[in-house]
Amino acid sequence: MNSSSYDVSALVDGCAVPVVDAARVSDVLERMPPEDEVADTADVFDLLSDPNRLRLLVAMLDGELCVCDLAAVTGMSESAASHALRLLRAHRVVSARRSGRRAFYRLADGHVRMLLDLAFTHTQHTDAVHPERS
Amino acid sequence: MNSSSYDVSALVDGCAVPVVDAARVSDVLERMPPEDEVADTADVFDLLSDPNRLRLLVAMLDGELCVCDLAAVTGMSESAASHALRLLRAHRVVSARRSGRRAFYRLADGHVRMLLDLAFTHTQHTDAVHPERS
DNA sequence: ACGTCGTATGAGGAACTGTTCATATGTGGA
DNA sequence: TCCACATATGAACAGTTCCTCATACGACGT
Repeated sequence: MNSSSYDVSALVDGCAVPVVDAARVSDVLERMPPEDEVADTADVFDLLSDPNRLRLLVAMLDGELCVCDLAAVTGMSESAASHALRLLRAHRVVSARRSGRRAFYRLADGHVRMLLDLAFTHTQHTDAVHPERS
Repeated sequence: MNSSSYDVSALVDGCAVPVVDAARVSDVLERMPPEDEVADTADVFDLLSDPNRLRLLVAMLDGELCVCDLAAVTGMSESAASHALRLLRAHRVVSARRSGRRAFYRLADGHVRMLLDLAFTHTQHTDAVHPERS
């Protein structure tokens, strides 16, 4: 079942490709989430991959804040914060409430809250993940 | 405690900044993780924010695979896969084992495994997070 | 009505990312 | 020893990202 030399039987995208372990490869291909699921998941991670957006989201963990306070807390300019919040809102990660001329933003996605918790909990009691010397 | 007009007492980075709710702002600032923790967490999310890297990691969820099989499974060129794996290895998310001329990669970080599980579990039974019409 | 305040948005640019192509490195077989 | 194979790496380029600056917009106070 596990050949030590090449096994060219795997069909990827209907096209024969040289692989080492054809059984494992087709197994993995079966379990692989569909294209759009992978893309959506990558999008979520992408939203969380910027330090400023991350700070914005952490700031909202225990309640809504207005744009200028979010800017103050994160050290961003109000314009930059507004741009970032617009992006987060477009992806329904946060939602906005208007009160007069002020806009209050809050977390709108419990799932993202869980990801934040999990990620920070780990980072806190783990030594930083530093790139190793090449 | 909660003023409805401006409150300029908050000191952010030792510099007076106009804020609406000074109490909440300093509260949030206290809970905010330190700079390097935020950066490290953002880095982890960044590694997960690319569909191809995501597929590579999902492929390794139930065991090691060699570079050419990983390339086959993800649809990447072997060169692109190698570059991506190098990046993941540099951040200690995966580790490599060499056997002859082949290199087998595996997940090296249980934390990342949890993030993947959480993220995909959610994406699976949630309608995709689509950007809303502006 | 007018000015100001809080926020939103568009344009533009510097910096970064991920790919491909070409080439290098090292292993195993003949 | 020589060649082919599996992987690694560097350079370069297209595409993207996130900021700033300028400006627009709408709500409030006077």
